[in-house]
Amino acid sequence: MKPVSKPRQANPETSWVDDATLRQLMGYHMKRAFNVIQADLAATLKPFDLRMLTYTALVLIKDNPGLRQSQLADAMDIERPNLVVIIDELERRELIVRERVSTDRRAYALQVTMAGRQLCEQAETAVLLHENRLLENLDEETRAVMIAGMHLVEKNGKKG
Amino acid sequence: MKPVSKPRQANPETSWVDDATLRQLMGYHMKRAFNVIQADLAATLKPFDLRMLTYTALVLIKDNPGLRQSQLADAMDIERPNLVVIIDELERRELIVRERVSTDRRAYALQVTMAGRQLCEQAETAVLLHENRLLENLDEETRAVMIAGMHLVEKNGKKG
DNA sequence: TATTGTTATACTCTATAACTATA
DNA sequence: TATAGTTATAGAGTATAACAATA
Repeated sequence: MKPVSKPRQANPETSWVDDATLRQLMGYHMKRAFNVIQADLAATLKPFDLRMLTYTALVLIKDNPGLRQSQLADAMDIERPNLVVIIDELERRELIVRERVSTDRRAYALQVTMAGRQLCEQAETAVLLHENRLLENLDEETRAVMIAGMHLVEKNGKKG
Repeated sequence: MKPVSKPRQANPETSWVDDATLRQLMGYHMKRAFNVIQADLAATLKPFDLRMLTYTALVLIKDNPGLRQSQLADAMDIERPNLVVIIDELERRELIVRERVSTDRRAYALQVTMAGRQLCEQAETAVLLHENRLLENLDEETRAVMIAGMHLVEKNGKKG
């Protein structure tokens, strides 16, 4: 919890908010950190007219040519209906294309276009700078511990 | 990235999605872990008819009698307008009361009611169980490293 | 019958501008 | 003029049910 200044007329000794109950909770800290990351990433991606979700989808399509929408939704951990508008937007901007799969005409194979690849690579560079700035004083081992911990949390949550 | 099974007709050797580009990003892992925590906490709080935000507000009011709405919004890292509906809901359910401050008639001093305190304490017990379950195989040191790291991220994001 | 992508819908969270009443 | 709380509003993320086309 960040110390919060009380109104000027209040006692200076009590110029903070007691969050002892919440401070124990990983989710409390993670929410605050994630909000910061989310806001900073949004600002980073704004020049490319991308958001976290459209960026994530674009990267995964670029790195996995021919990916199906259902696979992508699964990988991004979102529901299929929510992916549709994301894919719509990327296709409308001609950053990706939907190609019908001849062997399964229900599915689409997703591919980046040349423009999509270029934009994606430019955005990737900006995102790495954003990441390095936010993690500036975290050494590699700390980052690794955090990531491993988050994987465990994810696993614990999904087995229950 | 969780391995994702490709369509049954696909090559089993390629039954996963390559996320090498995203795997480097703390925000990517944090989003996934936080989504799990958020969903699990929502389920935990559902019997009490609370959400993460209403629970957080209730706890902070209980632990800080007389708190002002502006202080609470600041502590919760949300905008004042967004707090209003949260306070409205808690007040309508008679879990808290708004009391006018005699020395500053613009402000409200927030207080929990008896019912609010009882519900809050019951919810706290459930939340601790939820937390222990999600962090089951994370030792104390790992938790501390993660929390310290998230604080640094929060600080880095807010100084820029 | 089951699956892929889709539409429609609803709820939540977040963010900003502008208002009121007090200070 | 500044601040506390409020209203209105808009954008974004998430979740579910139900549908058409295809397997």
